[in-house]
Amino acid sequence: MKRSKCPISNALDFLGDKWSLLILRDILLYDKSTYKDLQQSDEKIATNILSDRLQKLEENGFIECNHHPNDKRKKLYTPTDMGIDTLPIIIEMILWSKKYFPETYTPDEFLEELKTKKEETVNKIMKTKRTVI
Amino acid sequence: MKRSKCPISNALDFLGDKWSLLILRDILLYDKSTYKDLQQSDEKIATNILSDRLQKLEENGFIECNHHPNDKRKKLYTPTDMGIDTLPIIIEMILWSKKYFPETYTPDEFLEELKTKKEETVNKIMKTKRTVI
DNA sequence: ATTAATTACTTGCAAAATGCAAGTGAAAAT
DNA sequence: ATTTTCACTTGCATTTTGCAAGTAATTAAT
Repeated sequence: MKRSKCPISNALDFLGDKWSLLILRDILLYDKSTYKDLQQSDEKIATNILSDRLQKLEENGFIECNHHPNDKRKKLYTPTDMGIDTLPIIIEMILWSKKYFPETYTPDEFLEELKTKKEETVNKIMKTKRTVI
Repeated sequence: MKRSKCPISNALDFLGDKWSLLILRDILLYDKSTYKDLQQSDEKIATNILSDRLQKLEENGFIECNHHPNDKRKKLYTPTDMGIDTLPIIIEMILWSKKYFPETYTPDEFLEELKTKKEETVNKIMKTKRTVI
């Protein structure tokens, strides 16, 4: 349930935890799409938490889940438009962290691109994620 | 402790919960500065949680705490530059929420300003918050 | 064809975080 | 002098998180 009519609290009701945006990061920036890939990020998410968050992200409309065409064991998690549109939030977190915690890592050329032409860079990434029919 | 070198996980280590960014919202967008004011937001934060988050925001360098000049009972919470620079994250949350949950509320003219000239609007707000000596 | 490995989970349990209600001590207002 | 306000703290129940182990279905290897 929504805590208030505030759009910020609304966003936090969905994304205000330590894992949901990291899963979206992996899907949006690292093109991960399977459970196994998502499990292997540096932050070492526990399998039950990953399972729980994938379910919530799906039921809240951030991602979709489909069968893998070549392997019946696998599922493919793909972002919806709503999920793709969380990228600007993620990007601002990168810029904030790099400013105050320069020891955190993101490729130099990506950071430079973000600093000099944020809008264009973010839009370019989002465009490649939108469903191509 | 940091979960990884990733700037996104770093930001979430500090801000990845349901309350920290709401407190910063109140400080940055609604000019709240006392415990009581912060307690009175629509989301009804519990007093122990507010106390805990204020302490963490302070010890992590997002806000500073000073004595109220006219009332010894009161404390004044003010944002640091690092705290002020979380505004772009907050603003992107507003834009995301308003796009997918238009029933959430933010003043029309503010949203319009953000949509047409985001950078300028955000910079203007941040500027007014920086310590004026 | 049989066995081993892989994938996407689930389960059980301990530890930590959250939420609620009530209480506290210092300062200010009446 | 008493009441009210302010900024918390405390105790306790509930919820969430984290860890380790286990499972069913499918695929790969021998």
